[in-house]
Amino acid sequence: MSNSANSGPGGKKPQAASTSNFIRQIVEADLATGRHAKILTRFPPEPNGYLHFGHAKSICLNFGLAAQYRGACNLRFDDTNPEKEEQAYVDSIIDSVRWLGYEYGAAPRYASDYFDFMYRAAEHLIEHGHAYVDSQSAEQMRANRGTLTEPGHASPHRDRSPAENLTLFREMRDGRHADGAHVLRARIDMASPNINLRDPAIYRIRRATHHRTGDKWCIYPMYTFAHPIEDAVERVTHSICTLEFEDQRPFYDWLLARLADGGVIERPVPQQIEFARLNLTYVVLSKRKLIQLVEEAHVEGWDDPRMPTLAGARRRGYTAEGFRRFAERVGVSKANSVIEFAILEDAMREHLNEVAPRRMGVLDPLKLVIDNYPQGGEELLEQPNHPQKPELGRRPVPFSGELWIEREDYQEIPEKGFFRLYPGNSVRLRFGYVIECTGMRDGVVHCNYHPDSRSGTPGADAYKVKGNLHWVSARHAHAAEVRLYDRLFRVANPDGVADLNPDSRRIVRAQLEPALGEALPGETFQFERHGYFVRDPKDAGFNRTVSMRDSWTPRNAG
RNA sequence: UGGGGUGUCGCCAAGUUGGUUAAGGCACCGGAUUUUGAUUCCGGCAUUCCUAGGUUCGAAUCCUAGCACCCCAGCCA
Repeated sequence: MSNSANSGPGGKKPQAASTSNFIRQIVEADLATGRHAKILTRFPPEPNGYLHFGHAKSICLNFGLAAQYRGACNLRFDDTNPEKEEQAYVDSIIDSVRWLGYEYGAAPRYASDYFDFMYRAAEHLIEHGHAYVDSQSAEQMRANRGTLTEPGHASPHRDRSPAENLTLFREMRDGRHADGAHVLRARIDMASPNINLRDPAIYRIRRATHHRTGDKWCIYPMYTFAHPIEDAVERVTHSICTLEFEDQRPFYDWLLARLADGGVIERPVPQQIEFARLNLTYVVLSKRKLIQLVEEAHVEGWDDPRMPTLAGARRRGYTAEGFRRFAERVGVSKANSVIEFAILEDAMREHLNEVAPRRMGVLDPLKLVIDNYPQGGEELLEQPNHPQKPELGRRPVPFSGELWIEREDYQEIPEKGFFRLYPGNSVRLRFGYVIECTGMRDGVVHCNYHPDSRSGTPGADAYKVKGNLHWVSARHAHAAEVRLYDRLFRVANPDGVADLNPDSRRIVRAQLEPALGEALPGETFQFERHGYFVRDPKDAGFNRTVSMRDSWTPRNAG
């Protein structure tokens, strides 16, 4: 409803215009030709695990297209395999999709809602000679499927009559046969160079309790058969999936054409479009590897802030908006690619920089005493919450003669280019006074301050110093645990746990400005000069989301 | 030696009805502003589009032949 006056897809100002990609082109063409008046996409996870960064790309793609072209996107659970799926996963997935900020209508859909329909569609195929019940064992089926270079061989049951097939299929449904005794297969072409067309199995007998349909069924449709039907029933226009389903598309089209011819579903039928899944440097996204991280306790669970899960991202302080920007930046194509993790980090930084209030926190405390500051004195210093956004207001920060400063901000003998604190040098305490260092004695840094240098007072700017240090009044500090997260793996293309980064988490006892004591769970801040931090939704600690860009340390760090 | 895909700057990615100097982002390198060595800003960064031929006045875009990489032989999705 908003910005309907804007021309072009994206509907934003030129600067925010989204770049073209092949899926947008298909959609635009379909809209232009009138093939579709309105598009409908879908995000179809199997509820057998937690959503990760890769799913975020898919979610942003599907829901993003719907939003951009004023269509809709369904959240649909592809729950056709009761042995692997659980309600707990659907809850967590719903939670994550919501968190990413997308709406999918009144309620999520479930493939299992269409089991009756699918069953009827199967009978339709049987009646028209397009499917048959095979009674070979799984091993026999495999042996007869042929290989990549040799054609397969027909099953001895391939020519059963429709009547016989119907009877057998109904018996399968009625529980008259053991698991694995029979399977329903599409009758296509055992010699097809595309192995997926060599009479793929479409229904199997599986006595398992389904998380939604319970024990109503003992036969379940296979993805191959179920997915196109789910799309068609919902009148999905563009069914977007990953590259590995490319070879499946001929079957997708074969099935839908027959069902449409038979009047089982309506035209136009959905179109399957494949894109390259997300790969990220320094990250593993395969389910097997993620499970291993959790089960072997290399992390503290699926929502560990180091995990590339959406649950982990939330605790890490990553934002939904950051993911959306990230998805837009990496684009969509069919080329297998590996995105540099820096792009994700930068998307998060960019968003956080805009919205995170500034605070001061000392992560590696070193005591600083201002020798000429009034004994026991203290005062409140006003600091802006955001240097570029005065509308975010200001806050008072208590100051006194005894402060915590960052250990790395002091060097007894300054290295080349170091312009922070060292004997004889002056720096400004951020939004406070200019101090001159007199040296370190007994592990405490000493200095004197210039009473007329207080920020905001007349003449304060007369002091020209290069260094600007954050600080926290020792007497007023809020001590808290802060976890400094870094990449989970130390190599760009991690293979497994052998590549784990031993320093992926550093826990420190930090001294924070008192306002941080009232941070709400999940609230995000920029700790000046350090990075972005989020108050952990689960406890009183803070998690580092991402550090600031730093053009100094990298060059000089050993 | 089957089938399906993909190859444009370090990493992504526009561009594909053939037509001036091959978008943009990230990274990187300069420089300006800056009470965050942050942000912001300005500038630099592919005579070249997997390779080799060919067609053409003109090709990343067309043709031919190669090469590289990814996916497919679950009663998983």
